[in-house]
Amino acid sequence: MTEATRRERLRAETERDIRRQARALLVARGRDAVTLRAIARELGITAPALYRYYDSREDLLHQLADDICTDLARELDADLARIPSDDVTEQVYAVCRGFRRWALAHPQEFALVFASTETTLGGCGPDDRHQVGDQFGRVFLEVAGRLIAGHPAPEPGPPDVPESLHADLEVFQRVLVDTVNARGVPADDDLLPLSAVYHITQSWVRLYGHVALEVFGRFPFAMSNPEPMFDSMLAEILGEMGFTGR
Amino acid sequence: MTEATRRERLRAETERDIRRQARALLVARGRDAVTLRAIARELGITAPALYRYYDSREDLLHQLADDICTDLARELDADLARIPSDDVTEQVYAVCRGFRRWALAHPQEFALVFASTETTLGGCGPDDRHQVGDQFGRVFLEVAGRLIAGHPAPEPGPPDVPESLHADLEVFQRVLVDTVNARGVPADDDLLPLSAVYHITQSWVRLYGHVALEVFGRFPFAMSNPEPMFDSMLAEILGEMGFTGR
DNA sequence: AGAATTCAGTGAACGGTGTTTACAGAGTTG
DNA sequence: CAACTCTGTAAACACCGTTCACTGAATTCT
Repeated sequence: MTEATRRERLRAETERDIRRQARALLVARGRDAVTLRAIARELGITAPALYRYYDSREDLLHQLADDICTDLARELDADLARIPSDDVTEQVYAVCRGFRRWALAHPQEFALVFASTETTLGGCGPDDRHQVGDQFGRVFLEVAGRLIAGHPAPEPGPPDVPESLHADLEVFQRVLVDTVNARGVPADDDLLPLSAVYHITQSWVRLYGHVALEVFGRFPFAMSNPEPMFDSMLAEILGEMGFTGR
Repeated sequence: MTEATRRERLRAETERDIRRQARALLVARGRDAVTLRAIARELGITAPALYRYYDSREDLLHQLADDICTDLARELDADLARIPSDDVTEQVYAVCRGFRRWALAHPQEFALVFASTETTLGGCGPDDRHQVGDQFGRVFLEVAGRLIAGHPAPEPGPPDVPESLHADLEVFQRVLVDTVNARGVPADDDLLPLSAVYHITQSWVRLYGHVALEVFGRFPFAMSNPEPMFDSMLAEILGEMGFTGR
């Protein structure tokens, strides 16, 4: 029945085990603790065996980052599924809060994926479903773009888009529109004007900024509970986009 | 003449050399390349000798982060000194742009200081001048607070400060006011109301968010030149605070 | 001045790391 | 059943942080 040969099954299983152990080490003791020898030890094999699966430790960490992205996307999608599909505002809230919750619960993973100097972070998310390419941030932005495109948002002008960004933003606009279309929701450039694309990017800046500052403890003062500030920021972001308060 | 004994002079000199080499390694090949043995090798001594200066590699990296903070603060102050002292808007621009420029020119240092999961990052900046304590972000926020306090800013209400943040914000307000006073500019709580403190924090979120995303290449699309977006964001932040465009 | 003490630096050692190499042996394929 | 593919091994190399007993110069004490 199973097309896979015995060897292929074993290999796939070992590969899953490797990544599971690597993940466990990352969570428990940070990036530096993700050691080939530690992983091998835990799996009852020897370190050089891992080279049958990954080119190097760096490669393994790279793959690990991809796994993490996929899991994060899955988690956010699950959050999304619990919201009535007509309540756009609540959907945005859910995704943003989900991102913050995930980051705070998984600081090491967050640091690896979202605050690493390694430039080589490849495409994120399940590459087969939507192969857009190379940069990240899309887990969140995809969802945001989809939601916004499905909403007849009145654009409240002011933050003029710098002309020198038009070209770049148009590329991103196309990516967003295509992504939304691929999900079945018809949309075109008119539904997602450049100013909206620009605003989405600015929202990502603020969302990421808050979450990263919280994860790394780099807010300028201690907050007994940063959540109200986060929620207030979300309300402001949504308000600027023409969504009324929850 | 010199009060210092010969041994003290040599020690201070070696300590400077150690930090200089550590810094060079960090810049050239990243945090992982800052190894005790590499530093020692470069200095013509042996690795255990470094334990006469630092408790551990972790401790050395910690001190290194402090050095970096000091340098960054010095650099921003230098930028500031070139701006006419009555042009507040331009001063804010200078500090924010200076921070971005520094981060892009020193990505490894930025990552070590501003995106590290190590919770133990102690007070930053020269601790003797202002010993506020434990968290960071102040290099920028100090300057921002000082500038804003010296400016009769009309507060444009809207972003209501969540009540649950009042207590925390008041602590930060006190720190900011004290810092400003310590610089000779008289100020009190009225000149820096809670809403302004809140807005400063939100500005830090956006400034940090943009810079970190750029340094780590985590914007959702490639920008041929991200600077216009940064400038546009600064203009918006300043506009919200009642400053007219440059 | 000479003895006592402090202390920066050494060399050897321990256990850890990534990575390469030659080699075994099971799984698969002709 | 032979030929081949591929996962795993053991040994080795060059690193790493850290500890320890030690030397010898700089300093301090008497």
